[in-house]
Order: sequence, then C-alpha cells, then structure tokens
Amino acid sequence: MDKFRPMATLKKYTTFGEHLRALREDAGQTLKEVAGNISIDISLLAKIERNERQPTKQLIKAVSGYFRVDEKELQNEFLSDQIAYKILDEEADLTILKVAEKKVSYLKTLRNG
Amino acid sequence: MDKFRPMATLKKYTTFGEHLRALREDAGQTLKEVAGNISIDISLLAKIERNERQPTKQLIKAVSGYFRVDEKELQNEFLSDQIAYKILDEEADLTILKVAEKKVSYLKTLRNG
DNA sequence: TACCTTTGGACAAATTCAGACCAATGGCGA
DNA sequence: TCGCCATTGGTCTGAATTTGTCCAAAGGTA
Repeated sequence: MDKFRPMATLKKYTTFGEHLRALREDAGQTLKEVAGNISIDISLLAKIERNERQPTKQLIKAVSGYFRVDEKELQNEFLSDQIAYKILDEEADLTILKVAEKKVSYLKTLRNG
Repeated sequence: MDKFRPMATLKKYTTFGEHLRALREDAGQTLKEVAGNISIDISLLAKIERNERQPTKQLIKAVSGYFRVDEKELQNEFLSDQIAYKILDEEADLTILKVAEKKVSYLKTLRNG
C-alpha cells in the first residue's frame, strides 16, 4: 500500500476506459496482472482502457468483480460513453437528449399499459 | 386534396417510423408509390415505418427530399430513437443522459483546444 | 544492456444487420 | 364471394463492422 500515491479515483472520469485504467493504477497493478486474472488478452485490455475497443458485458462484469466496484456503475459509465460518442459522431445537437428522455418515458408507459 | 383528412403531422411523433408513416399518409400515398420513387423495396420501407429496420443515412436523405422536410430533423428523430431504445434495452437510469451531456461538452472542449 | 510494460498494426473470427424475395394476410369494392 | 391491391411476416444472405489474437515496436528503468 502506497499511501502517497494520489488516488486516481478522486478524478472525474470522462470515459469508461479512463475509469478502468484508474481502477487498475489505484490497485497498483500492471495490464499483465489484471489481464491474467480476468482471462483476457493484455493488448485487448490496453485497447479497452484507451477506448479503442468496446468492453463486452462479460468484461464489465469481470472487472467490476475483480476491483470490487458496482457493476451497474461501470455499465452506466460505458453506456453514457456510447451516447456521448454517438452525438459527437453525428454532430447532433444536445437537445436530442431531451427528446430521447421523453421518448423513453413514453415508451415505458406504453409497455406498462 | 382531402381537406377532411386529419393531418397526422399534428400528432406528436414518438418514433422515426411513425413520423415517416405520417409523412406518407399525409401525402396520401401507398408504400408502393413511395418505395418506387425512392428506389427501395416495399417490404423494407414498411419495416422501417414499423421500426423493424433502421434507416440508413441515404434513406433519410431520400425521404426528406421526397417529402420536402428538413433532413436534419429526421436525422435527429432517428438518433433520439436510437438513444431511447438503448436506454430501454439496457434498463438504464435516465440520469445517464445528464452524464452523457457532460461528456459531450467535455469532449468537445478537448477537441477545440 | 537486459528487462518489463505498454502501444501499435495486421489479420482472423465472429457478430450484426440492412436489404431482397416471396408468401400470407387484410381490407375493400363490385 | 371473388378479385385486387396494400401491408405484413418470415427467411436468408451478402456485406460491413468489430471483437479478439498475435507479434513486433517503443518506452522506461535499473
């Protein structure tokens, strides 16, 4: 335990990959260590940390278990990433988020009768 | 012109497909007519109207041109659909939209320096 | 130099999905 | 009821996308 290492978890994460990397560095582990423990290719894990590959649900489950963090939280981190990147890709206006929110509510009430 | 037909455009659309269908019905045209004019399979157009297939950008451009509506508007309709469906699929909380919004803003400022 | 970690590229495997085709269903007028 | 036209439903495939693998290259440190 290095009590002087700044905790990356204090930082506000902007992406899933950054979050994952912070978890690993806070634990003071290498890519090889983590990859070995969750049975994944080192290079793939590195790419996921750099957001060059998307994590599968399986991987999110594995890393949240391994680092003892809430799985749902990581899922949300990833999901909000996807939405943000899509909006940037399409150069869409942020107002569509409000539209999407209304659609969700509406579609939910439809399903529940 | 049937001045007594209720204009579906007065309705609040919930999905891209509904919007597209309303445009067609307001114009009083059949699937065959529209599909023929924009060179697309009838069945495919029907599925898109029922949200069983996703429109390509090409198709969005074609129909917005054909019905003389703003292309960007239809693109946004589709994009917000995608986001809404994703949230429903993943059973995610609506709060991730706020997170996504912040991520977009942050990533934008990064790109612009 | 030797060693360990991370990054990068190329490729194979797997997945995903629009689009095509045709059969089946539905509605409506004669 | 029959015939016609519009819509829907099911299956399949070609193509694009993307994960995951492997290995080489780069970077850092003692």
